[in-house]
Amino acid sequence: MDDILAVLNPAQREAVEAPDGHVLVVAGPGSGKTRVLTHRVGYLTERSGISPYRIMAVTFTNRAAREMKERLHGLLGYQILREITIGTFHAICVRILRREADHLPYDRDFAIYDQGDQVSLIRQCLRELNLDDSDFSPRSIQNSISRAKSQMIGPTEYVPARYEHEAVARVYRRYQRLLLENNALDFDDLLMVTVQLLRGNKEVLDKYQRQYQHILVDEFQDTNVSQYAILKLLAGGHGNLFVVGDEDQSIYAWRGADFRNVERFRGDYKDVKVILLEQNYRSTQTILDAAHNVISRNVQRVPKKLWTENDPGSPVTSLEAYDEQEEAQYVLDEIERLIAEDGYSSGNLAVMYRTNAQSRALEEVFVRGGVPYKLVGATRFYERREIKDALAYLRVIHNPRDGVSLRRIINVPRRSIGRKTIDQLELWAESQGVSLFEAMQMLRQHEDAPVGGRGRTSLLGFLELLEELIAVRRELGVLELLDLVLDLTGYGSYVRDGSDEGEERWENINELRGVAREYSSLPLEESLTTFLEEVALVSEVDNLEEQAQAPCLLTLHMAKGLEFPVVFIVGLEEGVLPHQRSMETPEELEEERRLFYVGITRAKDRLFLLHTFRRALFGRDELSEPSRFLADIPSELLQGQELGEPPSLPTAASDTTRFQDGDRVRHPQFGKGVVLNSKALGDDEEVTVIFRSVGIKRCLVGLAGMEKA
DNA sequence: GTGGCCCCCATTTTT
DNA sequence: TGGGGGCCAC
Repeated sequence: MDDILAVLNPAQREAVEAPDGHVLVVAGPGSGKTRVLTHRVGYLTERSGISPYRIMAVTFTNRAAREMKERLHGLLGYQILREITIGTFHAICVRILRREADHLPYDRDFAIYDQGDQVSLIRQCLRELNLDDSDFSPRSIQNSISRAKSQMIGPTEYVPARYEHEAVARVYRRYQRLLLENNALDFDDLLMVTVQLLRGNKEVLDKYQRQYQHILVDEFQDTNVSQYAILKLLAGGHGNLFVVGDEDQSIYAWRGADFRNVERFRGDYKDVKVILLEQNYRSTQTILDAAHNVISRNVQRVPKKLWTENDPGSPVTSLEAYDEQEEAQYVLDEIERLIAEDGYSSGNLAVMYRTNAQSRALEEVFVRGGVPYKLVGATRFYERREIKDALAYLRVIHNPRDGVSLRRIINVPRRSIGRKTIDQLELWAESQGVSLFEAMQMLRQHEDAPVGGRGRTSLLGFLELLEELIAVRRELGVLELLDLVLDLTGYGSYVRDGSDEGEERWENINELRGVAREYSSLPLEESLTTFLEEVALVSEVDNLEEQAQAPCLLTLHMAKGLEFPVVFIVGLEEGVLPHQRSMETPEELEEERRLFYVGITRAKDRLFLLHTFRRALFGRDELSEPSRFLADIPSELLQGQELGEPPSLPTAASDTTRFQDGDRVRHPQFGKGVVLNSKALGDDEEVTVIFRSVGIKRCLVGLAGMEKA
């Protein structure tokens, strides 16, 4: 144990050895917070003699949970992992909810609805309420409901803030009822219902309070109201709540995360011990200085400053490219140079951007250059159609009341159950107050049901198939069950239709089979439940191998928690970062700034910041202005220039004009611009120029005194 | 019931 | 500029 403590710096050690009670560790990027968390567990078990069974460690991502398990394994051995509870909020809540299902209106096999499922269900609500989904976007209703739930505002408490939210209130009530009928919980329910359970059942609460004597929380700034409520409830008895977080890295406010929880935490308990981890082990001093200058402009933060014993390192490179193609080309050239000359391996490099759409230009250039890359999280595996379909079959088998999944596959592959038949069945099910599946079963006895002749036969055939699969679900492992589904339902051959696309989709199914295989060692009873649960709660970054052997392309959001020796951040322009839609309020702007800060602090030794002169946006060419955040970095930390000549464009270049399409110019009044067009006019020359300051202008070269820039 | 066309839209997405 | 979803026509 002394060895374990010896590797810590004084602040880390103070955190690890903090006495019982409420502890807030403010941990800047690269300050070793995972180390503090794992060593704290070691300290509690080895030094204080706490049983690992009494410890809960909560993270936000499965990746963080896995990393923590690996580190604990290395530090304390395998045995501890069998007893300690480590997982995401959602995973831990699911476990509690399944175990306590008797206290809930849901049964143990409940489904977990992701955002796509939620939107489907909301569409259904809108239909049933005769609301037009063109007036009310299902997506935005989903968002409103999600927000309400993350603050534990239930359907009956929901008060529409504005007139437009009137519909949300009506949908919310129905939506929540339908979830119950479907025996399903959405992501937000996993938290909200857990709060309700713990609040409503003294014995249940006591049980978990007694079990979990020590609760440790990672990324505390990302908790929302209901997550914080869960923590307060669970720690209510003993008060041993150890949270680690950094307000400066809060980038999920738009999803309900509320970093003011950090302040609340300090206010809610009198005994909070606050420890600052300011020594950074990741980046060069130059990178940290740049980061500091950016983040310190934020008003809503507790002042702190990272320092490091690392070398000052190279200056940050900042430059302007002509457009996004040139920007991408620069990145690629530089990447090749870094590999060839500076000894970096391709997996050391990352390119980050604000929006996924920005990956396109990069990808095109990489593909053209024949350079492999890893695009993180663009089309997510579990959102692929074939994967959702295959899973929908398994979900219906697992929980036949899951109407969203049933509807998804009822006619996939085609089995002559058309729109009309489904509508009839849906209406009838509703009038009988039963689920779709039950309605199908009732069709057998009810000759008079208002469900069409041919459709009826098809439905009964499909029902038999499902019942057959349900009957064997506890006798087969997930893989066998999946294979049986693919075979009996014809979905396998439906996907493999001979086309290339079909082959690709089959490959994806095969990948899913590979995942299913991993669950084969579990007892058959739990195999399907566990599989569906984990598959519902994974994300894309979870599968990002630590060292991919190719440069990573990823959004700034996805970069959180990662680090790379070399980082490129592209598109540092007003409207892109900060994003156009996040410039309205100071709060949004501060979050954009934090996002930039997160990006900067991912870099270990080299950082490149790029912006363009003009950028194609939605097919339109727009002049871009350098991001205001760039101006926050003192010039002595920067090196760089505008890139050389703009790419020569394949236009009819005339020798009679001095200026040509694509030339950069400087106008005494309008400043910098790029020539769009030029033609001789008398003994002068008329040029059309797009200026950064004023947009497109036509002027005479001689008269204006324009110069090549 | 299905396929094709047209129109609309366009951040970020730990679970 | 490109993709996805809804509607209309066969």
